[in-house]
Amino acid sequence: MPNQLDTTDGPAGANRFERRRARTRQALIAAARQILAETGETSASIQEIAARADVGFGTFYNHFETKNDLFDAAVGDALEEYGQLLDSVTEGIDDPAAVFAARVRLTLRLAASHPEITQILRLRGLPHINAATGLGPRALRDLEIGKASGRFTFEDPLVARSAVGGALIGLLQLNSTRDLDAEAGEHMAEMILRMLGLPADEAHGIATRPLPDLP
Amino acid sequence: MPNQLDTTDGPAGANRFERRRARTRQALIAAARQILAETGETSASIQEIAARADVGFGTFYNHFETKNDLFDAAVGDALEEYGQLLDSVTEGIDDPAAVFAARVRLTLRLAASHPEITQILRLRGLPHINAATGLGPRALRDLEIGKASGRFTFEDPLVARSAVGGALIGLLQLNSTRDLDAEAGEHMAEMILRMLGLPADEAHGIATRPLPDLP
DNA sequence: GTCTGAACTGATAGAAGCGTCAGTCCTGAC
DNA sequence: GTCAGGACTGACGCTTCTATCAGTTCAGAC
Repeated sequence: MPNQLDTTDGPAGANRFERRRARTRQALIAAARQILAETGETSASIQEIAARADVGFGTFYNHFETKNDLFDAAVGDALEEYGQLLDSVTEGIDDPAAVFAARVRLTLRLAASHPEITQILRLRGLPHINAATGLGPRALRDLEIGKASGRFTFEDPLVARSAVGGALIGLLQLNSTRDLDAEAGEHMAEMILRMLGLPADEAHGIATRPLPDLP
Repeated sequence: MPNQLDTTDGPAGANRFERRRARTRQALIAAARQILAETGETSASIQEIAARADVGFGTFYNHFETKNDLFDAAVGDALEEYGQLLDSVTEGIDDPAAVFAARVRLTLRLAASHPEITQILRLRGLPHINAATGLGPRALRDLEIGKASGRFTFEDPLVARSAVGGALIGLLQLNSTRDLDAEAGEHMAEMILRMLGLPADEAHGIATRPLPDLP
């Protein structure tokens, strides 16, 4: 009788055991995300993390082997949410150049509406730009599309991706140290479009288009 | 008699007491730089750091209050060395666009010749781009010169600086995960020049010029 | 209602790091 | 040669964290 105990009575599949387990795991991840965003460090004790997740200390070891495992999962969780958020807002845009411009500007707006995700992106995002999961594939896909359509001009898509991603995170870094004026996102988007090969006037036009709202 | 004990008999000023003290401090910083470059972490114990610096455990507290103080000093030390290195190699170049291109390409070469500095720049450089000491002022100065001479076109020099710096560190991040071909530095330099407002053909020409050698 | 097994819990023992401090070494003054 | 003061040293007491594990709670089967 090990299997087939799904008397699924909830929306998110699986039985109540599994849902409780998933909830506990998510509570630990949420606590780790908070701590990461607040302190930028992973030095909090497991006791403290468990307490913040409102979970017993020993429970931690039911879900993760080490503290690093948890923080890795937390970063992945936050960046996946970030990627899906941007995807959903920009899915109606066809022009790859406009997609990039919108993503840059929206990321800067995210700093106000989703400070936790923004902090994690700023502090831990860089190594994930080139990763095979999460943000990496999305950015690469959009660059390839733009190049294939002749809109972008660059030699190596991997180099282009690290340049775009690094520039974006650099802007977040700047934004965390001083208040940027409202047009900073547009300026950055314009520079990134120029970097990808668009003529200056065209880059300016696209970077200043009206922007869809975040949910 | 607290002062005036300089019977300076060495090259680097000060008396032997002070030179010994400086040597010990530098040994601690060098150990911290090594550890940072090797592990990317600051979690090594003070015992371990002192052992690697070949000084007694208690000596640590003669020079630094906390482990973080030491690592901060170590990062500053490495990035200052990086800045001076690039300055010395590019000091003969007049065109600010050529200076930027050379710095980008040299930074990538530094990954082979100075792996320790490169690692620290990659792992800890981002927050220093906007700092008031070290790398920050140099980059800002060069951007302002380029803009004043009409060679660069951008709205906000701070935004431009974070974009350039972030892109460069993004490239280092990429370089740490896979072997880049020899032209990657040129491609990145070309993109950065375009980002700063140079026409595409001109950017290409400058980014492929012969490069001065590192010492 | 009773039983089964999985998840949760927190007390505890063992390990490890930190900061101190009393003592030693070294440099320069006289 | 002797002395003073600063730098260096590492053993020690204290604190903190970790990982385990025996017991408890809870959901679902019958």
